Amino acid sequence: MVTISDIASALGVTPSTVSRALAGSPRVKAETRAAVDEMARKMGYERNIMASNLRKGRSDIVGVVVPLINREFFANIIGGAESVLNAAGYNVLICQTKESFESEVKALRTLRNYHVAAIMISHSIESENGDHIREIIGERMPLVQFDRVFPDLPGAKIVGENFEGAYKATKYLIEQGYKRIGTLAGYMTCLLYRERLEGYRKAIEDSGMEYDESIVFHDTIVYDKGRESCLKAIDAGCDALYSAGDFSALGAIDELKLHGIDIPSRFGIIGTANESFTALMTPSLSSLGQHPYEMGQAAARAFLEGRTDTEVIPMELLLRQSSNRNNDIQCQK
Amino acid sequence: MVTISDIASALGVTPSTVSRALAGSPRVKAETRAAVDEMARKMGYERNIMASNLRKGRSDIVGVVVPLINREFFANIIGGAESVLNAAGYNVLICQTKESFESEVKALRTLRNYHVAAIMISHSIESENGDHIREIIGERMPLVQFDRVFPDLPGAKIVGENFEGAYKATKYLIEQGYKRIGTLAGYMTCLLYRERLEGYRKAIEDSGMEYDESIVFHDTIVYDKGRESCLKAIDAGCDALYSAGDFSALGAIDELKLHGIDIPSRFGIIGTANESFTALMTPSLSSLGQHPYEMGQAAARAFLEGRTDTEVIPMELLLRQSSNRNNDIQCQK
DNA sequence: TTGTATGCGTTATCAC
DNA sequence: GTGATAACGCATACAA
Repeated sequence: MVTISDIASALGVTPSTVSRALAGSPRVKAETRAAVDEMARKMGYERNIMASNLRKGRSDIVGVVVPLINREFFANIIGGAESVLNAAGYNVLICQTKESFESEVKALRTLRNYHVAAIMISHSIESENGDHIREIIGERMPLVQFDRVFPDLPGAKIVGENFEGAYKATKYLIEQGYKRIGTLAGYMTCLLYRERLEGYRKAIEDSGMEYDESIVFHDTIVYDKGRESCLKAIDAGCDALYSAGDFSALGAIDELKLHGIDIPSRFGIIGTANESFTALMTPSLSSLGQHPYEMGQAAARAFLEGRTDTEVIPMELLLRQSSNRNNDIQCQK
Repeated sequence: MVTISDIASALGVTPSTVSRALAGSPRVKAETRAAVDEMARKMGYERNIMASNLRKGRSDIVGVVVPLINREFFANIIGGAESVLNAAGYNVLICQTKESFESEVKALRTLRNYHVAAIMISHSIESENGDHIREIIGERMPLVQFDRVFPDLPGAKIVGENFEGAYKATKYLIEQGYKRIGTLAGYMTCLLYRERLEGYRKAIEDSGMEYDESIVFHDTIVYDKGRESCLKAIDAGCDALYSAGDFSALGAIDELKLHGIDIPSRFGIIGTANESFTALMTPSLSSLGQHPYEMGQAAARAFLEGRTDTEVIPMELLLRQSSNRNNDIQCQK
């Protein structure tokens, strides 16, 4: 374990000089810096990050808190954030809350205790507001929220174009001639699901159709709930669904298959998030793409640049078989 | 920012006592400990992990290094490891190498500099041996390898039952009556792919068929390579493939569809890893299941228990449509 | 441009 | 059972 003192004594200078040299301070002679760098390399020196962080009162870790890590959407967000943060000299500490409020509090406490450089978070379903976040991380630690955000919290936010996206998707189903379009609306504790529901509603109303709460299904973003709600939708006479998530749409499709209802001729469906399985299944599932990698990059940049605004990442309607009743559009992968 | 000194002065004792009390030392009066605990809670004290780690010379972080985070397989391994490690008071720092040797070296250096409690790693494709791992982390830091392992490195290893799995899969294709079975064998730099190839080979030879290197395709575990190799396999007269990965099998299936070759009546295929898309596609893809969550748990436990043995996690042949020529087995999800 | 002195918050080793 | 003291390795304010 070689320290700056070792280098210093080997070179006949003081640890301060070595510290400055290694930090690239301009207040050190080029010649000295060269000698220090060389000696450090020769002796195999590596900075003790814990000591450095303790002294500086902050760390080079950025904490990323997500509900689930084994969702492509979140995995790709992390990948995007990591690419930008690593390039800037930061390391990423990932915590998954598994949608539990308690886990989220625990994760935030841990990150706070590390004095991480910033916290990037997409809150769990169980979190109904951001009080715990504000309370735990205080005022000084940068906060970036992405995807699932609490608008009243300070700091940067990276969000999807939820209202517009849901509007586009619903509108498309209407244009394809579906007559009674329900929605798997998701958790109303999350702003983004409320926004998607509003987009759906606007599209319905703009088309002169009636907004009917009996075919708006909540808490339905997982597979099983998708099946259940789809059954109810069938009973309610629906012939199409906009789903605020892909997994619930998947469940719905399986339920429709079970009932021998053909997709898309008798029933249309569009999901959200563009998980890669949507392109592989039969029928392939149309979906609102979210660009998670870019969201992750944007979140990281917002932190690095000290921004505190809200950035909106476009959502893209990817048309595949499940919504394409008239076969008038080339299906895409 | 409340410290042990703050608690100490509030209570009229010394920081030493507070430290001991909070650490649950038996050398402190129960009464004192209770007072300390209460005051700590009341003042909102949280241990400064960086200071603690610096003093103790180690950290409560376990570093997990994987090739890719947005692969369900690895995401689930991380999930499994995290569940066990969090329960034991550790935090997980995740690094992805994106299959790059250079990134792997960088990640290992970072983790070493944090003096992490242990490193768990599945090496990148570009890493041909474990010299860099041994060199960077030294002798004292616990090392657990999983899935892709270098057998000559010390420490625990958690591996799949690769030989037996590939044997079972290939055997099954033979029993289904396929006559010329090739393999998408993967990267020979990885032991696990070599083992799978050996399992394939044994199954072929045990059945009195000839092992034919011209239908053994290497470097084929990604989608595009799967397509390419499948084309060659078709030209070589194959009527079945065992693929050492699911993504290459997916590519192969798309290539077969393109050529109008029916699966499974004219061509059989089995993948490996049981990525969830395999159950969703049409035809659904039979696959060798890997139990990644359990692998992650096993890796974490190996570290916690200080074991250094090799643990083999069973692989399970999940039969779906793609291999089921005779329709004699109920397809499973 | 470099050296001196100090402290980040905690824990471990002594004493008492 | 508790207190005093030192040290973990580094970074900075200040002095020179």
